Amino acid sequence: MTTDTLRPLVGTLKALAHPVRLRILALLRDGELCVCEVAEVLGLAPSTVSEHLTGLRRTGLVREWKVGRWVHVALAEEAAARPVLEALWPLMAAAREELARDRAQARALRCETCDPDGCPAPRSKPA
Amino acid sequence: MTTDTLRPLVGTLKALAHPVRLRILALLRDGELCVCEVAEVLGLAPSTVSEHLTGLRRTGLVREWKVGRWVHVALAEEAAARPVLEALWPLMAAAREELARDRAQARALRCETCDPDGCPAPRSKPA
DNA sequence: TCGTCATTTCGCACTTTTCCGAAACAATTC
DNA sequence: GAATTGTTTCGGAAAAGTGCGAAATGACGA
Repeated sequence: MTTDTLRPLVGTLKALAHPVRLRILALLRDGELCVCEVAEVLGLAPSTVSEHLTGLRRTGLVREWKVGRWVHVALAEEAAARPVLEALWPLMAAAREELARDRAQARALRCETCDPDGCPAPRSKPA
Repeated sequence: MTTDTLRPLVGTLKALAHPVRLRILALLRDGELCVCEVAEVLGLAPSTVSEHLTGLRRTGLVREWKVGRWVHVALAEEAAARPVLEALWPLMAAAREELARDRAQARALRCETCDPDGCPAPRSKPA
């Protein structure tokens, strides 16, 4: 009776409709991160972040790949929903301070983990 | 701790993330309708449609005004979230057949209600 | 004034989402 | 092999979303 052809789009919009997931997407604009770094920046349990990332991956908004023990995440350039995401950035202006704080923290983490003890950020591009 | 500045945007995305509300927005692209016409086309209880419209109005995506006994609804041209909505239309391509059916039914209703028995569609533009 | 009709609000049942910690997996290091 | 570490899956609890019919509201018309 209803419009199931709208389901993929609705799925994408649901994936976008959460502050944590928007913060993750904004973080990834600066480049890839590993799951533990995202969890650290957001101050959430790794399992929670993992579940949010699963949602984003299901809609094709991000891609993930393993690097040793770590799972790296990045924005998927070729995502069908990319135009929606692009339309979103300007509307995040009201949150730019908070988002900038997230980004600064991620930047710090990235440097910190260049030493062998942390996530060794090889930043490789997979297929 | 979290990003409450993202709340308005998240609210907009949540408002968009439902097939019924997307169908309503698509319907309104052809022009204003009254609530009972929307309910008729979608085959839903008036109370359900009313609640969906309340959500859309809260985010500023639609505007409503009274015309006699009826409440007319239209897309809000000046909505802050309008760019997101515009980015959405192309992604609704997969549903264009169902949406076209909705629109045809609405068109029929609009004509039918030009006689004094139904909703008398004055189609006036309020402030 | 009373009845009718379009709409909204309310109460309720039901489903989905969200978050966490515990346990299970996976890959590395000792 | 055993311990460690990053990640995911699972179970469950709390919160939010969804849809309806019944009742309340508001406006028109007889």
